[in-house]
This record gives sequence, structure tokens and C-alpha cells, in this order.
Amino acid sequence: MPPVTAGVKARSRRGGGRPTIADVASKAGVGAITVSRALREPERVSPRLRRQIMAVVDELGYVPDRNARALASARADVIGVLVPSLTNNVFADVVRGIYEGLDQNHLQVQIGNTHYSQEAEEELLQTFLSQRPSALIVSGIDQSPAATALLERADCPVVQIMETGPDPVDMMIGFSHYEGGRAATRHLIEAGYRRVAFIGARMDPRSERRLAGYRAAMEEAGLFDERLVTTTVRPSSVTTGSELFREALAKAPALDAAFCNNDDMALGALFECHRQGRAVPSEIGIAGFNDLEMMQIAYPSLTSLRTYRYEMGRRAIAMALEAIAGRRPAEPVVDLGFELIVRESTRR
Amino acid sequence: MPPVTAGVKARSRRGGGRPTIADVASKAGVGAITVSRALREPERVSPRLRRQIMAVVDELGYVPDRNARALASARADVIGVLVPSLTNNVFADVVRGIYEGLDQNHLQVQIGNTHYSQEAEEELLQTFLSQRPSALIVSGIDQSPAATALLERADCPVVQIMETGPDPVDMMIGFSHYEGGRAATRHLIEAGYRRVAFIGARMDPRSERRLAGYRAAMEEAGLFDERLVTTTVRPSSVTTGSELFREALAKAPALDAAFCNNDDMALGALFECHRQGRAVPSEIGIAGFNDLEMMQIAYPSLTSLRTYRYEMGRRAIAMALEAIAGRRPAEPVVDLGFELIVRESTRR
DNA sequence: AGATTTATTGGTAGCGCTACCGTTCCCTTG
DNA sequence: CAAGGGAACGGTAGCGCTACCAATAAATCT
Repeated sequence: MPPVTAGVKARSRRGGGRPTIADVASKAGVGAITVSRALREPERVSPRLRRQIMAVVDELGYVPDRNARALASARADVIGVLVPSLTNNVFADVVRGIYEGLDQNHLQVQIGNTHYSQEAEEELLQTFLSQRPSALIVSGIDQSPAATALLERADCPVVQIMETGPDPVDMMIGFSHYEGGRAATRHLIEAGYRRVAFIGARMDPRSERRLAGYRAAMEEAGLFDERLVTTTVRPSSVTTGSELFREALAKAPALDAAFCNNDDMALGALFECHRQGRAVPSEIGIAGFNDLEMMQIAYPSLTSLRTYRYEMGRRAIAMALEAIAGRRPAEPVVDLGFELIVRESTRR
Repeated sequence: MPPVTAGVKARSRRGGGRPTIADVASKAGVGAITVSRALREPERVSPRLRRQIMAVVDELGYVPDRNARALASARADVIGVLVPSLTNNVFADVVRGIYEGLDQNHLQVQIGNTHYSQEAEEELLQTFLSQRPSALIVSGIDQSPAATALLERADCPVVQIMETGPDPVDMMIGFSHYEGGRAATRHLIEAGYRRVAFIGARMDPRSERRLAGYRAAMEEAGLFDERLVTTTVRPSSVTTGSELFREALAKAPALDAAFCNNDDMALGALFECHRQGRAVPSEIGIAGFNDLEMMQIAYPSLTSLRTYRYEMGRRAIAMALEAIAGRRPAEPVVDLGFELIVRESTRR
């Protein structure tokens, strides 16, 4: 079926025959700079010339060379985004918000995956910085000192997302994972559960803070017990959720609820309950974190702490765009908060 | 809490004080070209000079300017990737494969989201092409004629992913969605189900081909009935799965199985069965498409057609890298196939 | 009317790097 | 020992665009 002609397209050298700004300029009978302006700041060129130039642009199919533009203006039309994972639904939502917040803009996004590694983050930062991005968006507030230094010296706006905390490098948008963990755990206690387990995978700094919030709530109620905490460094997933829930039961057979560090884990725990014939919520209460869409469809529907991930991406970009435009955003540090969504899985 | 100093970082003009290749060259007492070579083709510089140059590079913290490099060499170290969605788990997996296939390489990825729109695809192609990417990866085989023309004229390798079909622009890696839909449907029929419904959201070209495969299998068995097909243009999701399954039941109350165009939909259908007290698999059989991880953890576990999405991303990049290196890949068109994973949800 | 601003356009000079072609020097080879 | 070849390095000349200024014409002010 595949024709034999399929193969590798050649990479020709310089030029490639594409029209340049000089071609447009001479054909339109104007200076190159005027063409440049007509494309970037149309209002600074008279309507007559503008039309004339645009006609030639269309005729020749001229598309400005972004590399030349970036070199000449010392600024690439690129926004660098560093996230620790692409698999994780949470970051997928944030990234979607970023893309959609950009929309009709001429800027491009470049995503770097740090794999939860500070070294990888530093390297990617170097790479991104080497193209003089228009802005940088980084995840979390736990950059290495070297990375922080790079960000501080970077001559572009920087937005830290996912969390809020003291000492923003520049701008910041997120919420408190500690308070989130605390609120979810309190809810379980108020719902009447006593032996509330914590189940957490991929204990990154944010998950650690959720755990700290859980611990605080348990201690406040005089219910904390080391054996109720089960964590792993493995990445979170539905499978890991099932497995860790089994582990938790083995360690603390009398547990009557589980606060999972995210929704995948919660779903895994729910399926494990089904499998073992444990009734949710009467025997076991389950709460997740993030409130992914599936939580309300699951049977029974799952309680979760809703976070505004998409919104976070959108507003991070909005803040970056403001800063690129030279305007100081009204609020350089934004706490988006969260909302506990109580559903069947914790209503007994 | 946020210190008042937080705000917008200034964007200074040209230079920014970063060391250039000339700085390194003079400090190392060599020509600029030699520095350039030492960084890009170390084997072409004598070991002594190389060490000397690298020492200065480290000392000065020199990082080559990617924009200048791209302009001078008429080639940006960027691979453009066009996908129709970032939310969809399927593309998330492919994208992950792409990122990991790249790994230690100096290339960067730039993702463009076409939102299943051919116009958006054309525009993004223009944008990508304007920076002379090292390679392009595009999703599907249903580009508009204009987009196809752009791809054919692009002087870089092009890989079409997700599907196989005739007339690759250059290289291609995927599988047959038609055969996948046919195989899944056949399995349901062989398992003893007779009134097998098709439930499909976001009917993009690939979903249409899955539907065509379903139809073929049903017709072969003399079971096809228009009323068994329920589709929507809305994006697929667990919620949409629940809703569409209800719709399907309203149209064809006697249906005894559902082939869903993807796994989110299948999970939604499963939850809806739980909710309505319909037993799976005895009353209703359910099969999904893609075999996301949650399928095997769901209760009952869900039958699905496994596709090799991560692998597809990895190999697409591998093919692109081969082509960039000027080597012709052994097989320019690759069919990755699929595998039907039979689980509890269709075992009655 | 003369002075001063404002709008519109263009010329010049790079941005920081690499392709291309030399040049130098050392090593073979007949 | 001359001729030839290869390895190692460097100079020159851009890549295609935009920042910075200058120049001109038109508009506004005193």
C-alpha cells in the first residue's frame, strides 16, 4: 500500500527560495522597515501603504522568519512552560488553560517536562533562556537555588504556578495545598470517620504539604496515627491507588476512610472497595483531591477538593501577557483557593 | 504575605550582557568559528583546544543564542507537533512518547493544538514553518489540500501519526481505526451479544472509521440497525459516556452491549449501568477503545482495544531523528497494529 | 509668519551565529 | 625532496530582520 516514493524529504540549504522582507519591500516600492512596521504595528503606517504592502504580502505568500525576528529584536515569540509531568491530568488541565489563554496571540508555547527533577529543571531553564523567551511559567515554588538565580536574572516576566508561598520570583498564582489537605481531612472527621488514612503517591512537595495539612487536621482532632499514612514515590495512577489502598488496609485493618492525594488514587481505592465488597460510604469513606471530571460520575460519586487548574493556566498566561505588554498586573500574587465538593462517597 | 517587591520584571534591550561566542573566542585565544565547532562537532577540534574552550565556556557561563544559531544555519532546533487535543488522554500519551523519545537530544518540542479544525491546522503550520523547524509531526491523514501542500513544500521531514493510510506526505506511523472498530465489534458478537450499540463522541475522522468498522462487522453478522448507533459532536468524556449511553437505551431499549469509541465513554457507560442496576457483563456488555490504564482496574474490568500510543510517539520521533540525520528510515510507513484485551465486561 | 510638534517613511548598522572557502602545518608517499 | 593529502583552525560574509536615528512633510501652536 505505501508507495515507494515515501521516504525522507531532503533538507535544502539556506534560503529555500522563500521570499524575504526585501522582496516584499521592493515589489511594493517601499523600504523594508515599512513592511516590518506594516506587519507588527499597522497603525503606524498610512492606510494606503498598508493595503499596498499587505497585497504584496499575500501575493508572494510572505511569512516573516521568526528566527531572524528573534535575533534582531532579542526576543523570541515563545513562552516557556516548565511542568513536572505531562501524564498527570492536573498539569494537562493547566497546560490546556495556558494554550487557550493564549488563543489568537502570535506567541507560541514551549513545554518542558522536568520529570519532578530539579536538575532537569535547571537544564531546561538554560535551554529556554537561550532563546530569550517572552515569558516563563514554572511549576511550584521549590526550585533549586541555581534555578532561582536563573529565574531572577532572566530578563523576562516569570510566573510561578500551582502553589502560593512567600518570596515569589516575580509573579505567582496557585493555592495552598496545606490548607486543601487540612480541609478535606476535617470534612472526613466531621462526617464521622475516625480512622482516616492518608494515601499518597509521587510525594512531590505539593503532596507533602497536603499530607502536612492532613496531619494537622488529624492532630487537632486527636486522631493522628503514623500507621494511617501510606505513601510511595511511584507515580500516582488508578492502579497505584488500588495497590496502596490494599497496603493501607494491611497496615491498619480498622481504617474507615481514606484521603487520597489525588483523584486517580481515589478512583483506584474505590474500585478496590468494590472488589473487596466493602461498602462506600457506609464502611469506608473516600475523598480525593483536584475534582477531576470523573469524580461526579463514579458510582458512588466521589468527594473531592476542587482546584482551579484550567483557570490557573489561563490566568498565568494573562498575567504573563500583561507583563510582556509592560503593564504591572494589579495583583502579582494570586491565591485561587479551592472548594470541597462533598458527594456520596463520604455521606454516611 | 506577598512582599511588595513582587511585580513585573523589566525587559531590557539588546544584549542583556550575556557573553557571546566572540567573548569566549577572545578569552580562549581562538577564532569564533572554532568555539562554534567545539560546541557542535567536538571531534573536529583538537582535544587540547577543546578543553581550553570548554573551560572558558564554563567560566563565562556561555550559552549559545538559539535564535542566532537558527538564523545562521537556516534551521531551528525545534520539532513542531500538531495534535487536535491536549485534554484527550490518547494524545497526552503520544505527546509523552514524543518527549521521552527526544530525551537527551538538544531539540525542543513545540506543540500546536488544532482543536480538530483544519483551518487552525493550516495556520499553525504556517507559524511553525516560519521558524524552519527540524521536523514536523502531524496527527492524522485528513489534512486540507492547503495544509498538504505546505507539508509537501516544507523542507524538513514530516511524520504523520495516529493512522495509516495511502499517500503519506513523507513518513507515517499509526494503525487502522477501521480494523480496530471491526475487531472490537466482532468480539462482542462472538461473545454472544446481538444488539450491539455504537456510542461515539467527537466524531473526528478516526472515530468515523471506527464506526465504519463497527458497521462492517455488524452487517457481516446481519445485525446492523441504524437505531443502535448514537453519536454526538461533543467532546468525549466520562460524563458524555453516561449521557450517550442513556440516549442509546432510550432509542434501543433492548440493546445488550455497547462498543464505545473510546475508554472515557466506556467508563461513563459502566457507571451508568451501576447506577441503573444493570449487570455488566450479564445484561450489558461494554467494550472501549485505546485501553487506558483504568480499564483493568475498573470494576468489573473493562474490555478494550489496546493501541500503542506511547510507542507511536517514541517511534515518530525516532523516525524524525533518523531523517534529520539524513538517514532514510528502514520503513517510512509503519503500522503499529492493536490488540483486543478481553476482560470481565464482555465475558458472560 | 515663524517655531514647534506630529505623523510617516527610510537608511544604517548590527543582532550572534554559522556556511563557505582559505590558510597553515604536518605527515605520507613515490 | 618535492608533491600531494589531510587535519586543524580562521576570516569573511552573510542569514533576515528590527532598533535607532534621521529626514521629510504635514499639522499645530504662539
